[in-house]
Amino acid sequence: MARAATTSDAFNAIAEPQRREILLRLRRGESAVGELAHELGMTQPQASKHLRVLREVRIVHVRSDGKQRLYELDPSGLLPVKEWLGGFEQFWNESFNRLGDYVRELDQTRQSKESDD
Amino acid sequence: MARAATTSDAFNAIAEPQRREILLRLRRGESAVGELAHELGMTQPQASKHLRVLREVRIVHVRSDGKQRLYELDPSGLLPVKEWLGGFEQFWNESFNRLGDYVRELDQTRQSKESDD
DNA sequence: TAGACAGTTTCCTATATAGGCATATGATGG
DNA sequence: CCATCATATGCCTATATAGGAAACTGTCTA
Repeated sequence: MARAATTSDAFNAIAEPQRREILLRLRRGESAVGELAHELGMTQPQASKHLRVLREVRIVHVRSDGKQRLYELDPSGLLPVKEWLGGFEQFWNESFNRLGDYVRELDQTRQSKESDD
Repeated sequence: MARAATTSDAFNAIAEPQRREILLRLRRGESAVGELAHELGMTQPQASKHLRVLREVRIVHVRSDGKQRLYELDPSGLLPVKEWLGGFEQFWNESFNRLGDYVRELDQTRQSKESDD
């Protein structure tokens, strides 16, 4: 039907580049919406909407401070992504890759055809 | 306007749960489309379409083998995600969190106002 | 050459965006 | 209470899905 909601999980939330920018910025400490918008060159409503998404999936959380709303990173919201990705860790391991190359070589010696996209 | 294309980068590609399932399955070795579809309980065209997306962002690659098309994981396609996520590694470290609290305390003692660049 | 497999692509549709802009809500200080 | 600053939300639109079904391409074999 359509893509899953951006708020359905962290994966969808961080698919948007600007939201990733926001998170990178927040690594350096909490920030008010306007400050964030200014620093990242987006309009205030844009920042506000992106922050709403990040809030709903719990990657950030807010705190009211007078007129301002200070957003802070909540890294635990990214754990599902970290964990899913962790399953591929072995593949990025040099020695594992060498082993993999070797196995693939053997396979190709054994096979005759090859094509790809 | 609309969300970025699913094929625009790895982040968007892996936002879809079924595509993540496919990748998890491919960690255990290459697989033909039909086999994949059957194992993951999706229709064959569905699998085919998801694989196309993964192929376009280079997280998998194909090899023709007779009537079949064998899809294999290409973990390097996930590196951008791994790297982005790596920036948050420190936050998941318990001792860092305690250290961070301390540093933040110091900062607040030292600062009166906050501005930037 | 025709079938039978294995995969891919094409339509079609409902849906949820992201962006721009206007407006509403909220808190603060007269 | 009013004006103002800081955010949030509502409305509108173009766009790109994901899913289902059908049709198309490609490969092997009798």
